[in-house]
Amino acid sequence: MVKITDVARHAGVSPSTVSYALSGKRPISEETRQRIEASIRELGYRPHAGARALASSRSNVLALVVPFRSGIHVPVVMQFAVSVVTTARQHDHDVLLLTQEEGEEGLRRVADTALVDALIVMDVQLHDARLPLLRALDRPSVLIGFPAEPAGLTCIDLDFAAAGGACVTHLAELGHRCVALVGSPPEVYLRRTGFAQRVTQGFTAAADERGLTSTVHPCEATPAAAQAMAERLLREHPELTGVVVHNEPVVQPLIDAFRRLGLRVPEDLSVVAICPDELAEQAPLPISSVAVPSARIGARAVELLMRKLDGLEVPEATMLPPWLTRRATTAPRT
Amino acid sequence: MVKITDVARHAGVSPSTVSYALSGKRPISEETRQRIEASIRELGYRPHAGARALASSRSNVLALVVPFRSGIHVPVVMQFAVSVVTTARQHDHDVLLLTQEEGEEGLRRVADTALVDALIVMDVQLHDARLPLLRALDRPSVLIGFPAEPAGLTCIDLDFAAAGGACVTHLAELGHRCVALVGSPPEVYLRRTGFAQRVTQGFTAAADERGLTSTVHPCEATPAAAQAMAERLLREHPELTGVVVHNEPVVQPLIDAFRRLGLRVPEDLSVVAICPDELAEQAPLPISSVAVPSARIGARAVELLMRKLDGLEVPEATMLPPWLTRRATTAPRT
DNA sequence: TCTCGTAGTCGAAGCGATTCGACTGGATCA
DNA sequence: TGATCCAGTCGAATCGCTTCGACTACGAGA
Repeated sequence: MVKITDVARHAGVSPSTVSYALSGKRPISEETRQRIEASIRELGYRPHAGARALASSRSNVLALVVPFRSGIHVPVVMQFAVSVVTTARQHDHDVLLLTQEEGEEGLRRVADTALVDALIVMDVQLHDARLPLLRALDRPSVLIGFPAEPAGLTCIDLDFAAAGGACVTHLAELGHRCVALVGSPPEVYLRRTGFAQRVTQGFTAAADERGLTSTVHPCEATPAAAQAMAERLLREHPELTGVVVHNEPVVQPLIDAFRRLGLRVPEDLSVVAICPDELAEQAPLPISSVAVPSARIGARAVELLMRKLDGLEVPEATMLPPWLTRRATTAPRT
Repeated sequence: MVKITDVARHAGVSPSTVSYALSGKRPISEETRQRIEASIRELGYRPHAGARALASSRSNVLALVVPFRSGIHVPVVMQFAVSVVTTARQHDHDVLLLTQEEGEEGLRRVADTALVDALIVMDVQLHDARLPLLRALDRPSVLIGFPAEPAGLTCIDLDFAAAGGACVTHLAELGHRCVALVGSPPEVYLRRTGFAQRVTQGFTAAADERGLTSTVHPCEATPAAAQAMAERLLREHPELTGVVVHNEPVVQPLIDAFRRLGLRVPEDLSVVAICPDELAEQAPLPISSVAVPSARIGARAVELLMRKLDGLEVPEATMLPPWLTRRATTAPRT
């Protein structure tokens, strides 16, 4: 293994000079820097991560805690993870993958052993057991999703309330008067996950404000449940002409089910989803939707963390505004 | 931060004794060990990961390189990643997440900086550009998937050829005489990814051996492509009564398409998939399938790596035998 | 002319663990 | 009874890098 002293000798300088040339923490003459860089290239030098971490008390590694349980759309998680890794690399950091299962002990472990400099936690519950720990930890963290009491934490997410509202507004502007929200599976509500409730709030508030009739229905993430839901909606709400779906796996099955029941989409029934753009675009009939911008959230989360690591102030709450794209599943009420 | 010298002082022993008590590399009297453990608990000591890595030249971190591009079923990747993390934790290791994008440079970086002790590489191509590097690296690795020339590497995967064969055998035993394989998207074949070709080989060989008529059709991973494929198959192969599908997103759409074309499944047409069990089980009509056991492969990959890290010999090739579960989409030919 | 600040560099002291060799005091064996 | 071995412990060296304080030389300001 080639080490910093080898480089130093080869370049005719001291090890500390090499270190400073690399980090830029002290001025080094252009000429010396050139010589050092040449030596590094020639010898193929790579600083030892452990040694660096020990000496600088910075590991340049971020922890990413991913959820893995029912009611969570896997591709969204994956896309998020990839964007975190990509963005972290742009800031010269790596990403350690932790599962939700490891729980608080896992967080404490990677923080206390100085294995990571900072943490990103996904799928935060309204009353998440990890919150006190995250507040107490000596390492910065960013949460994806908003707990009930976000004070003292840094949180980021799509503004789900506004997203729910945007869907209603879109339908209302198309003339619809009776709308329904098909939401996440019941267990997601039971876990009291923030985003599910926020969508509901935004949806209901917007509907009330505009004087629309509205109902809310949690729904299992299976085609069978979608079919049942479609039948029930038509039976219980004959007036229904607009549906908002916030449950990725069910979007397409639900549309299919309505069709099977004799309704034309969008002529008889308009459907708006809250889902990733790819899903909406790739559907047989492209779906009008509010994007769930996982990649952007991931990138932003990393940037917030970097700023915190640099000792800068960051906003406690970052809500990304919803962006609705009208595609082929919504039309004026006839 | 509490360090090993603090523990040593508190327990009335030397730092090295604490270290040996922790690692078990030298005998420590029961009584002393107790005392040390008590001190550790009381002080809340956690060994510093960087210091440990520096002194022992072991980081206890594995690299996991995940693919993220078209034609790859995301939930499979995710499930795999989670099982790798879980198994690694059982062996006291953590997992660093890398994306395919980082390429060879990324692998070299984490290996040369001693950030990781070993690597797991997914989605290996037949002539993967990373193979020479992996062979040359001073760190052990395990590949998921088989390249054309696996000598000198450790590879593991489902035995896809046998899986393709098992599907044909199953159909043949039910009396089917004309079968088709609906495979991965064309780009997967173009990339010359091993598993796609192996399924084809196993499928064709088994069909030939049993004297069945067989055809092979790559297929885009969209419902529209599934519909077109179903139409084409019926048009070109009126005799067709058995279909093998190796393309997760298309399984259900294809079955739906056949139904729309007036065929009953399984009465008129039997369908077997090669896909994760969850997908097969959760379908409206549970699908007969050969499981893609991502979780088991992930766990096994980690175990192989651990053995290599311990300096033990491991087999160069590990092929998990296919396991076919008959569910509701296959029936005897009528 | 004398200070003073600054660019550029060096040497040495850590950072917090692991590990190797050496030491001690019984128990074992001939 | 002396030689030998082993369990149990300690001290010191080491891992490879960062960083702090010091030093030199030089130009600017007074």
